[in-house]
Amino acid sequence: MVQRKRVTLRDLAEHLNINTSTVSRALSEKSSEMISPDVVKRVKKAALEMGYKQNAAAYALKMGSTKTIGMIIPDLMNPVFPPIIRGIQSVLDRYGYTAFLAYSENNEITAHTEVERLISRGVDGIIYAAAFRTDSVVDLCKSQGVPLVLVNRVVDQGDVDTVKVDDSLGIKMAVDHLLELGHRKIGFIAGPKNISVSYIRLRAFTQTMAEHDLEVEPHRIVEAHALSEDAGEKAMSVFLGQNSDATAIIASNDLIALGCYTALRQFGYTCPKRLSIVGFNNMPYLDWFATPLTTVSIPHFQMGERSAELLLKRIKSGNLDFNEEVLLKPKLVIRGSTAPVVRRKKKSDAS
Amino acid sequence: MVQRKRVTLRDLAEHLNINTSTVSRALSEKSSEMISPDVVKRVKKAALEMGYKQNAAAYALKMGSTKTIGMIIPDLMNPVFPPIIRGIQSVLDRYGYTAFLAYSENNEITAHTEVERLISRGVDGIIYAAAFRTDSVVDLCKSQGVPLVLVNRVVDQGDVDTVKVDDSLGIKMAVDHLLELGHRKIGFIAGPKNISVSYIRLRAFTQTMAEHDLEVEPHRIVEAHALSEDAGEKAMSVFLGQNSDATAIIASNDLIALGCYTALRQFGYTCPKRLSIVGFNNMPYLDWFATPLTTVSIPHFQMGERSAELLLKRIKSGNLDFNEEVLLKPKLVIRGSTAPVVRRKKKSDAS
DNA sequence: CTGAAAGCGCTAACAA
DNA sequence: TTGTTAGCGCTTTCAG
Repeated sequence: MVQRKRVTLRDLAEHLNINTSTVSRALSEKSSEMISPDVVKRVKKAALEMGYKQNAAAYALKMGSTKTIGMIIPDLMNPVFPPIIRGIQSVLDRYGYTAFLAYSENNEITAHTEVERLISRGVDGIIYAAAFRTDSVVDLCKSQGVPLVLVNRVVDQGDVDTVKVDDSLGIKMAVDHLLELGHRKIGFIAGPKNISVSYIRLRAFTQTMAEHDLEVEPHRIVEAHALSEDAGEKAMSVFLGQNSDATAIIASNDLIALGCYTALRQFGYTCPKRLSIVGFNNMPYLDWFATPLTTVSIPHFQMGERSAELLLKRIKSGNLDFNEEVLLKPKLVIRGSTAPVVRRKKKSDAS
Repeated sequence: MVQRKRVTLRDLAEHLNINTSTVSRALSEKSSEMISPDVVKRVKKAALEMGYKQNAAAYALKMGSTKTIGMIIPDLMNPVFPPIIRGIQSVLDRYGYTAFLAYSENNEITAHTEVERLISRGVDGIIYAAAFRTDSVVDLCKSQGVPLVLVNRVVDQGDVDTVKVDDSLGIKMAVDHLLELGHRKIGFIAGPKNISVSYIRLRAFTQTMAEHDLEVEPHRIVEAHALSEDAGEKAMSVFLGQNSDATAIIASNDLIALGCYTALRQFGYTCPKRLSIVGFNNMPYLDWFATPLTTVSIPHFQMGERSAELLLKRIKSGNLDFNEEVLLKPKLVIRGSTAPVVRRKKKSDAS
């Protein structure tokens, strides 16, 4: 039963005593109509029986299209990416495309290398969810003529197809929520500023505060060295050391917010009693948490879908001189980590 | 700057006025030594300058190896799979292999179809983390001569390379833990019995109980229709309806355990006060939960690594008539969802 | 409606 | 050490 060699078109042709080109045409949706129905039926039957599977490498070599695309994300462990990936694949599947998955590990060099590997694999396009504010990957794809779509990260260069959420709006909703709860002394735990979302969210924070005539003093803003739990914890420790009077903070993403929880506990504070926290992303399972995190929810799955649609459209058109921007709306999810500010009369709850 | 056509070996050869085969050899690690060092240097320089990237399709067609493998998992949303995938890729990367990711959605037909697609893509092997107890994918791979490794699921057929954890040991540790806490009336929320882990874990449960002379009555065992939160909730509702006196349950996996939390709350009960719960898998973020789940931890990342190593070994050897079984050890992680049994004197805590 | 033949880009056996 | 050539499996133009 073990057949080490795969069945080819020629095997089928010889078996049926017809030409390989006839077999090819009979099996192809778009050219089977130029073959007599009878032959088509016989070919399809034989193909099934003999277990014929098209050789993708040969097809790719001949046609110049592999029907594959590459996805690059920072890190699969960050729970926001699985739904994005599924969104991408759900539309890819409908068009017979398959995706390679690669990781930037939040490192531009790594990302560049991975993109080169993907190009060598002959991907028809790339979805890049890990771009830095200035990113050599953009130029690389341009110079190689490979369609590129950015997801949830933008690039200073401009001229790139992009699918993103309105981060500024998300932050505005978070700030407004805290203001309504009576908070005025609000801090921000930012992400690395070479990452576009970090930069944009921080800028939106200061802008929104300014619109409410609330000046943000520099010590109210601390930059974490990564968009991770660990980095969030370190940054929040610094923040608490110099902001004993703050009553709320916004974190650049959920993982940083979790780090803030940890730092808060180390200082003997509780959330939301002593300090309210808002995250960004709405990662899974937050509802189960001891302190369920209030956060800005973004449509992960839909982002994936839209980016795949955009990429396929670009691949089909072959026109790379044009670019498009898809903007999705975020939503505030209010949970237990935010509460009305309490006017502390005596010594507070710092037990 | 936009070069729609990629640079080929021939472009390089013509540019340097030498033969394509010379260029090929100069660029290949294993045959560059039969070319004069001077030429090698010139070729490499030109390749870099002109942005040459090997055409993977042509290589695959010529060599009969795509240097890709396929991974099939039930569902990316289940948080146990990301670390397994990363483990697989960490070893694949070292050998220049790339992976396709596909989903069975816990459906054997879907799995079969996806495997066919992967084979058509020419994958050199397949890692299958979604097998059912009897599974046509195994025969498919055998008949097509495609190396296959099973991860965390086994198959009744036998004769397949497998990487798994000692589920029976894990369940035994869970039972022992509950017994030590004084529980005797212990229930089990099983997964679908056509999935091997569900079957094995349930069997291990009844066996371990029997070894302690504790007979398990049938109504103490309820089968969820899937290894999911939702299915767990439904099953637990049934269980609670017919087991008002049980003091502890073991769930077939963490997601089912979460569903049990929900059902428990709907019945007005609390965990662990009224009922202790143990899960299986140790998914991420459990420490943050309002009721942190006691669970059996399995080495996800390592499972991925081992399965990739096994698959590459099998690909290299070309010998499919031999099979191996890697068995990994689980570990019990005790958290807040389990507590000593309390002798209820009056009306309990059913508030 | 079907066949013959070329060629996608690469590697390797064979020649020189 | 380098060149010549064939061919991997497929699609498609050009003939018939």
